[in-house]
Amino acid sequence: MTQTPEDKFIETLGLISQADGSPRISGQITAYLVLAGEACSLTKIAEELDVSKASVSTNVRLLEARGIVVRESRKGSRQDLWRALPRPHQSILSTMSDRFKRNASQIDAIAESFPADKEHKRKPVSEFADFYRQSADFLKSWADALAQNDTISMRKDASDE
Amino acid sequence: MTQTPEDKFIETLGLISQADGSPRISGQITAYLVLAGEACSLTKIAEELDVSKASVSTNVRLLEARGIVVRESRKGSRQDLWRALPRPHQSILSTMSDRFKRNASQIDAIAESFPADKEHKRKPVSEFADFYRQSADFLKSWADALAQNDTISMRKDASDE
DNA sequence: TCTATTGTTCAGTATATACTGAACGTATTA
DNA sequence: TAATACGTTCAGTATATACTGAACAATAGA
Repeated sequence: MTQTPEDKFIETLGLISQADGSPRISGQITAYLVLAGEACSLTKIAEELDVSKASVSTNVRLLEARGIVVRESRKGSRQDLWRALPRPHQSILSTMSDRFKRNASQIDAIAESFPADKEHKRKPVSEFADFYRQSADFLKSWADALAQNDTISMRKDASDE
Repeated sequence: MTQTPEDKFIETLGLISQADGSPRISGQITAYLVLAGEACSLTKIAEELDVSKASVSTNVRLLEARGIVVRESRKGSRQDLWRALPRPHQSILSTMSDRFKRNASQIDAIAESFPADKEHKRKPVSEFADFYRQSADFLKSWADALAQNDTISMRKDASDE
């Protein structure tokens, strides 16, 4: 049996996720939920992807923290249901932006710790921090711009009906 | 003996590099060369960082491929010397941009493989690809903008003399 | 209360890969 | 031709961490 496009998408996002330094499963879950188009239970996700419930549990919460999926509860059911956000991508940028900001703060602190007579060493360190801070801001503004576009296109979608 | 600011910078860039999914040593080498402010031999780098020549050899070539350091040869010497580029940061963005572009192509190919009657599945996949492509372009333009700034400030530096 | 179902935690393993040491090829000098 | 110095390659290891299985707590229904 050859791979369906769905399988291929799940596999690919898993590999991309891994290359980004995140667990492979987190990418697979994202792909699965995006394709599903509806909220799914932890058990179902685990079965469909053929991984342990434990992994799904930890990774789905990781994705929640990153704003890629949301937890839903359905009346009359004790189950947690998980749904991919409409445009999960921009959280990737936000995550990156946050990491850059942390880097900037750390490096800034180091730059300040250089003694006054080592200005020539402090300067390049300081420039490194500046780069991370500026890039963080840049990524943030790009993420916000995407969010704006989504809002507009969603309004358009609604008015299409 | 407490850590000098230099040591701290080297350690921190190493950890950041690791968090980015790159070898820790590559970040340490970058930090060392940035602080050194001059071209250094492979042997010296290995001794100063207390790691094997083998690791320095592989990682310094990785950094070269990413445009973070350059190899220099000095007349009368057979040694390779390695120097951090003036503004090594923007290559980080270029690397990211390239990766995003690869992701976009891969996902696009998958989107096209969906049969016509699964348009509702194909669409979100396609949107994923679009996101990666647009973000790649955005990162590229930001990297170019930084390069532009650097050129200007370097001209200014030169005229300051 | 007992049973069944759900999500989380945690200790242990499996795995990917960063890193090393040693061997090698090449070039330079004597 | 030795002998030394340099960079690279590669097989093997060390290590970080993703992932699992099992035990657990909490909730709901019988």
